[in-house]
Amino acid sequence: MAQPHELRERGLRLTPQRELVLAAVRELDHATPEEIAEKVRQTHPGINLSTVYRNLETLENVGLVQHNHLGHGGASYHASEEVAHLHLVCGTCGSVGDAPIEAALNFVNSLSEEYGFRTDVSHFAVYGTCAVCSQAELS
Amino acid sequence: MAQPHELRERGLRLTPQRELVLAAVRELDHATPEEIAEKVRQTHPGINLSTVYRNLETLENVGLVQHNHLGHGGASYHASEEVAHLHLVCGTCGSVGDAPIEAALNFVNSLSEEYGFRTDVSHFAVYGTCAVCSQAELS
DNA sequence: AGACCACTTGCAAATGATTCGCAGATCTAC
DNA sequence: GTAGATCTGCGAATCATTTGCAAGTGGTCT
Ligand SMILES: [Mn+2]
Ligand SMILES: [Mn+2]
Ligand SMILES: [Zn+2]
Ligand SMILES: [Zn+2]
Repeated sequence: MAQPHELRERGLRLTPQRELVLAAVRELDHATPEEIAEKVRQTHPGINLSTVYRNLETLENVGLVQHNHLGHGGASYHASEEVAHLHLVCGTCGSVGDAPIEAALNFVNSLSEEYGFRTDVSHFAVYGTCAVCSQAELS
Repeated sequence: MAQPHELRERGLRLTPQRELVLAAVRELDHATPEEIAEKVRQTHPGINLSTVYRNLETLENVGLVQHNHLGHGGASYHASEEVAHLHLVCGTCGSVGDAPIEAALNFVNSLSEEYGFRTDVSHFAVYGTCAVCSQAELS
């Protein structure tokens, strides 16, 4: 009768913490575990950071969220339903620009054809130097 | 008169530790700081891990070595003179395959043209699923 | 060769991020 | 409602990397 909750129908228990973490990931867009915890605590101060970590892992296991790497370490999380896009990270100024995944389509296809490798282009950022910093380099 | 040592000519002091770290990076090919320390200690047991970290940073600052990211965290180091290549990391089995940077040439060029972004394709690994694991998925 | 001093090193402690152990709380299925 | 599996908070552990500091060393200038 009752429509199954999206967490329950994936075999997960429905706890307030879990729902809050998922909601925070959806609102924030590629946020770190720390940022997600902070967001959740704005309305529910008691939630422990390790609970956030554990739930991120759980949610990732059932495919509701995914992580990627935008900087030199750590991971950021985003909702799976979010439209995938490339992250252009500038090693000089640290800016993070977006680009459509289509920009990598040929690249992905050629890796697939030549190596049988199925690429997830948005798991790691695309690293380099942004237009602004490239300009500035011509000092 | 004396031919300047490669470290000295970059304004660095020539210490045994520094030379050893550089030599280890050259021999190992994308190794972690820990692996580099281990290598160095095979012949010089006294060398401290923090000395390795500090020298890797120093060597990177003068352009003799570079780091990249092959896994979900941490960094690996390689010598700058090494031929750049792509790393195809499989998220399923963890294998790391190589591919020539040329495979990314069109991709890099299009990011340059459309966004003015100069891409360093080998800083982050290319993440995805290798041919073997892709096969296996058709269970 | 000797002296000076800035740069390096080893060591121990600090840090920051993530994980773990466990006892008590809470979900769900019955 | 009860029972058992799962989850949470909390503190401690772990792991990677960084830092402070006192002692050691390399390069330069007599
Ligand atoms: Mn990096
Ligand atoms: Mn990852
Ligand atoms: Zn920039
Ligand atoms: Zn694989």
